[in-house]
Amino acid sequence: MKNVLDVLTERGFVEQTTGDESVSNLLKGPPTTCYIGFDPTASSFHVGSLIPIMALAHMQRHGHRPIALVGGGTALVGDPSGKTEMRQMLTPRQVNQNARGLKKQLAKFISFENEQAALVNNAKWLKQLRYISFLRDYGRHFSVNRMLTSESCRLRLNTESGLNFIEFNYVLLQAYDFLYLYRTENCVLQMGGADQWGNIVAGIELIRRAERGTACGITFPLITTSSGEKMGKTAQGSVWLDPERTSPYDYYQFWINTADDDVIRFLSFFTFLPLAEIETAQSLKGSDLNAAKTVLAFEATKLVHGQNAAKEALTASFSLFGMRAVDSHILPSSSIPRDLGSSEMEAIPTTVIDPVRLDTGVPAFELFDEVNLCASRGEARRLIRQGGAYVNDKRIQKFDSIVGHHDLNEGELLLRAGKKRYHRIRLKNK
RNA sequence: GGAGGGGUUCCCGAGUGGCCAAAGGGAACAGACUGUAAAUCUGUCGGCGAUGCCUUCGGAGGUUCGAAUCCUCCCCCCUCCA
Repeated sequence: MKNVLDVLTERGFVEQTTGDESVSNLLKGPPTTCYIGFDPTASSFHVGSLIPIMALAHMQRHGHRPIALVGGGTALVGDPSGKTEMRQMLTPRQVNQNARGLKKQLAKFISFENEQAALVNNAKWLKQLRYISFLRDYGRHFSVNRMLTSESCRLRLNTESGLNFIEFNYVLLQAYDFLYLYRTENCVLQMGGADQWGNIVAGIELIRRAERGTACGITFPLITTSSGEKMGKTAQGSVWLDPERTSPYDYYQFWINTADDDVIRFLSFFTFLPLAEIETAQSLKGSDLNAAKTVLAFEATKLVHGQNAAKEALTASFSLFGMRAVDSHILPSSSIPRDLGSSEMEAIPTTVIDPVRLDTGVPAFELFDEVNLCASRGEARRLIRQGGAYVNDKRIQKFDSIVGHHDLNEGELLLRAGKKRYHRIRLKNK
């Protein structure tokens, strides 16, 4: 029978392990406890954190116990790994607030009931450390020579801003985290991004030296899009899991816009659909691939926002871009609605305005600016001049075109900027 | 503390008194082509009810008809020395 490591490997989650065999043996045995650290730098995850989150979810699905560690203590220090600049420091209050937001989102992927998973904050134990005793008990296990040669240090040593002492100590703290969880939770596996390798190994060594214990680690590859970009960034900024920051509709759209070459990979990373089905979808070519993208977008949205919100996003998307029902033999395990009736537009971003304004008419560029389809009026004018602005799918011809009551379509206006960005305008009821 | 180098529009980076809202590249956006993909080509890319006006070149003053460019003070970063 397949153990989690097999599953994770098949799905592409594994970059490196501290010995495939030992990790495999560990994971096919009785339930183990594993952990991944997350930065509490924001109150919401973004798409870039989905890989570790999905990994924890896979762990739990295979009977293991995941721990999500929020780095409340380490955020006060700043991890230099993979960064070329020092990180901003957070106040404990911000960290707590952020941790609450993160837990809420994690709960969609893993169950915290009955201690099946845990969320811990390393501030709890790191803040209690005393400098002298920490140096005596743990500092002596670390070789500075060794630390200096680590990838993350070397990177920073060669930059202009260098590496300050606080950051240099980061690895000790993360190693201590692992040791602490090993002692208190019997946690024997740490996972993390490829840039965490050094930190993870340091923890394993500390456990060996301080406790003569054995622990292991897995790192995930850094996920980039096929065009080499870091995953999860768009022009508008990060794609967040928080519906307040990125609406389910926009979230869905983000996944729909996945590049062809990424679809299969992303299906295995960001959905729980069986790998066998995903492999079948690989044979889809050309525009047929859009069916697979639809499923990807639906499933990814469902995981974060639930079946209903995903369905709303799907129908809104269909109504704007055209209906393309997904054939039932494509990714059959998906709960995507295959046969949609009349479409609802609820999920489209909407602004309500006072109908009085239409009496005299409103310049189109003003509306585009107002609903944030454009960043300024000047930009809206340019958009219109370039033929990229539409009202109810009719291109606006004149740059000073006025929108009035005669433009209403069933009491609504549908603005569109470019090919993909829509915004709906409704009238306030009197 | 001493000596030197540097801070330019989203990013990189040119510009060393008027021709500078500031070259070039990247990113981004729009159009064409497409499949809500990629690539390509074309155009746009500080703000403004706009042949003009306003704000921008680390900050504050000053010289000048005119300053990103010159002077003074301050802040920040880097390198070497102590």
